[in-house]
Amino acid sequence: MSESVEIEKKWQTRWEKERVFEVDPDPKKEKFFLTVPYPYPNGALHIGHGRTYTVGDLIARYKRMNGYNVLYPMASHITGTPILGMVDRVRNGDPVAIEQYKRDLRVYLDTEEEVEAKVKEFTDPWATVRFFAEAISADFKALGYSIDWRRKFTTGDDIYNQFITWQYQKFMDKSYIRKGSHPLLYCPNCGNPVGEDDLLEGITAKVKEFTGIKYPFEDGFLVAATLRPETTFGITNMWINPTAEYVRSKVNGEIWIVSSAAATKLKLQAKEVEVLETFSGSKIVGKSCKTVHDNRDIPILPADFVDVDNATGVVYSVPGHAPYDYVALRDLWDDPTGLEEYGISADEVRGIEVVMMIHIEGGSKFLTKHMVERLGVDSQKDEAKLEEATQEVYKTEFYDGVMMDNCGPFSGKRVSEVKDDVIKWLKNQNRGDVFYEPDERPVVCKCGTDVQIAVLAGQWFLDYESPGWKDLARDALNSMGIVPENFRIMFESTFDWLAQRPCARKRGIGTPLPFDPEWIIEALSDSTIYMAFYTIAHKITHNKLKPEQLMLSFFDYVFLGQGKIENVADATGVSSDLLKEMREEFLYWYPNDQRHTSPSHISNHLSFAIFHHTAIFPKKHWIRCISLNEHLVQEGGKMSKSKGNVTPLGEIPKKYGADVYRTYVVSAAEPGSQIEFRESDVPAVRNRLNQFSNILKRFASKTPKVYTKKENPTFATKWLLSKVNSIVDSCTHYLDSFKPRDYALAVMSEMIRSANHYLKRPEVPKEEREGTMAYICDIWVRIAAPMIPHLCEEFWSKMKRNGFVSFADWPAADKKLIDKSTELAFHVVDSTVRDIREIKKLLRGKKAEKVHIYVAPQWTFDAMNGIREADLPLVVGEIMKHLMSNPDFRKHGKAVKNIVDRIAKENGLWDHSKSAKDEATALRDSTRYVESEVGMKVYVHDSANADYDPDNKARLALPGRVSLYLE
RNA sequence: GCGGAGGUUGCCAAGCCAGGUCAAAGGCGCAGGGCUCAGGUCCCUGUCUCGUAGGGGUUCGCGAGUUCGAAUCUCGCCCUCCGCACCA
Repeated sequence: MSESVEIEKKWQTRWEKERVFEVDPDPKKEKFFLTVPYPYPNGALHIGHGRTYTVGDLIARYKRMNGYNVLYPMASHITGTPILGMVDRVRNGDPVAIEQYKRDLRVYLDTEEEVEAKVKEFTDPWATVRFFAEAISADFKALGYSIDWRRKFTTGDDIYNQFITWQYQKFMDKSYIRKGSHPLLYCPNCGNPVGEDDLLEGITAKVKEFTGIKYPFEDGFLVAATLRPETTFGITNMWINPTAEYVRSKVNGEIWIVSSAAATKLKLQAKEVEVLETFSGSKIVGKSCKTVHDNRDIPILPADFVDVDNATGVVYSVPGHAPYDYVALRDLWDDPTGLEEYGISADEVRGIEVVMMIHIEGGSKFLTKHMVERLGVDSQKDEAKLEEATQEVYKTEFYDGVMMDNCGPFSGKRVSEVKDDVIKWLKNQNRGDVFYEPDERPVVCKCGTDVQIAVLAGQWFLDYESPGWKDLARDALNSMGIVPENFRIMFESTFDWLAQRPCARKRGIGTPLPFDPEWIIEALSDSTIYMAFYTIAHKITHNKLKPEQLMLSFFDYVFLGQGKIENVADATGVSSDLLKEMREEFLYWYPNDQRHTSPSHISNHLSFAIFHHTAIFPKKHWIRCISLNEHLVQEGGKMSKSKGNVTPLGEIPKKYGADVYRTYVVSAAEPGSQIEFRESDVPAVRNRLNQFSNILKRFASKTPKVYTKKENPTFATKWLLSKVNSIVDSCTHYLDSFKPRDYALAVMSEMIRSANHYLKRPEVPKEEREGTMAYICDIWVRIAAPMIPHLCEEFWSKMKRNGFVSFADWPAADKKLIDKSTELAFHVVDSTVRDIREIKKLLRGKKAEKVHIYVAPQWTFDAMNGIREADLPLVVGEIMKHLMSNPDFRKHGKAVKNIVDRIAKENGLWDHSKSAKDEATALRDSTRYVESEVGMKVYVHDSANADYDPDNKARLALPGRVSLYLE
């Protein structure tokens, strides 16, 4: 272990000292610009974060070995509230926050005193950011990432703010950014919008939109809120909770009657509300109001199930289609006592007729009643069953239902299609409004207050529905690579629903909106085109350009080539030479050839990045390709920093080794699936690396030699040369098509298995073995380098090769050495050993000492090849006819039938080597090997003229399938 | 609800898009053997099931269908996971 840590340190130091990954434009070399989203340095990164960066590094290294000038930069994202939030908590002495930071600090600091001292500094957000940005960069170096660190920055830097200012000014110029209002979760006590990290309970809560329907009542409206406005056509009565508190209030100039709680909420939802009178629900029970669609009088009935804390506390009743309403009405029919006190007679209630307004083709006539009875709902108190019935009814009616004739303009339409139209129709006649509620309860702010929905006026948002923008973005998407390709559809659907997106908040770190500086551009909106900033960030910092020099015209020139260089130089005070240099550097690196991250970013960050690129840059500078891999989680369920059940990224090199972790992460699963990091699997990975090392230690220093036909090498050598070159081909193919896992398996598992097998072959002469193995080591160390760069650098230098393996040429497969027939013949040896073992097992007690192997005659190979070439359909008769038409085969009569029967049974041809000679040579060459494997003496015969065949087995042999006789 | 992904042999995980060579890669676990004073690491072999000759049977969420042939294609059903916006 310690040896590998030493090796890793050694090479990391050399890479850094010789600045090998610090890259500048090189017109002689083709560039490759790869980015992975910058991390958020509000604490130590954990083991899960490493996957994406590791895969990114694998790509960077592979491209580099393919001759590209590769730029792989990194920075820090500090926009938003999380860091400020943590800092506040530390400042307030919150023990949980302090302990969390201390845990992170212990990863990097040796003594408890240092930890204590450092955590005290964390009352300053910048101290926190500086520390963890450094820590993360050290973590990344310790994992061997080939990053150009000169270009680092944070999103809170003045120079970055200037860049974002420019970006948003561009949006403003294009009218992509606008002001409006938007509902969001809000804490009335704190007076702030709340996000996930502000919540004590209900962190998954979202805004749910109800339709408020205004039913005329006295001098105003009873405002009922519903999720199914289309059911207003089935209304029979109104429900009011007689014991709850209601108000009569002036809302935007109209008289509304809603629950007292609802009135408070309406105020938050940007309505002008003046409460005129507060009263108990019983006061209006027994009165009547009017329906919207046919202006009928309907009674207001008492209902205990009405929850005044939900929505408006006024519920309209649709017993035909809502189980709650049906059951409540049924309860009154069964037991009308108590109604008199509201002046309602039993007859009046019994006279209410259920109105059916949704028809389900081929379904129950009265689904609600049916469901209520099927589930055995006893009364309106039976909430669980009512909820289930409601869900079921809603689902069925929504999808299969058709509006009946009594639904005015919507008659005959599908329920699933009319909802929005009904809302419009209601609004048009001033009978509709919106009312927001969280979609779950409780939602509690960290201050202990119940969270409400507020509609804040003056919210800035990016309007992704601005004319033409989506078309541009779709154009970009269509011309862009998405790997794995199956994620493309997620982009498409995101583009479809993307509409207005708030892009600024009132608090947090970040860039103020240039035209409304009270607002800070939020974290997902200031991280969309910053890949461009990497191309010049180091020039800005090294030349100590001041933020105020980075005015709009500066970026216009550098990124867009706009303006006259002299004018820009005059205005900014940046020399023309430097401006030109930066412009050229930008033009050299841009566009971003590949952006690699996780699929969870598709619906936000990645889509925004695509949109924003199309808004700012010409087509040639749009992102070329997006690649994705799923998350890594640590065993034992979800990782959570607060639970402390995670391994910090910084501990990994010490605990497991960088190369081990890299191999694990690349090989555990393909990019599309999530991986679980299991401690118990680590030894297996380490073992594979050890085997790789051991083999290289043995042979890397020998002199490589390729044994060609002339030297008449053994079959095993020919096979290995072919196999290894095939593997090189596969590795290239796998990495080109973004299949890192297959690459990892080929370069580690398959190579090791092949090498081990070869080394087990006793017939290979020592000299031949060493020369061949040395040749293989030279290739192996290079194809393994992107995944395990440290180990490979070490061997590369031991092999006395020039320079770093990180910059060595990726090997090209030597096609001359690839011989599929030899590889197939090898399979025969392999399966023969397997078959002998199986038969041996079946012999039970009986001991066999000799095994006779019969290779099929040449004509059977000819026959198989003939069928293959003729490309016949798989019909016995056809194949038979084809073979029998050839006199060479006809003379074997019955044996031909055997082959054909076999083909029929196997449903086709199978792979085998070209000729009987190949197969026999492979077996004869492998005699000693087979003998040592099965512990029997081996005799290879040609079945055409077998001199020894006591059991008449020879005739059963087929190409690729020898026949055996054990005695 | 909308949108997406997925259910493979004890576990993890390939295969599915381009149907046959798939009882289905690889890893873990387990079993036997080797190595070792012993244990671990390590190496080899095996690991659905039946079988005294390399073969047969039954499997890839469930049920139908297409096809000479389906883990792979179509339809229906059941189940799991993820995103749904102001949150980095």
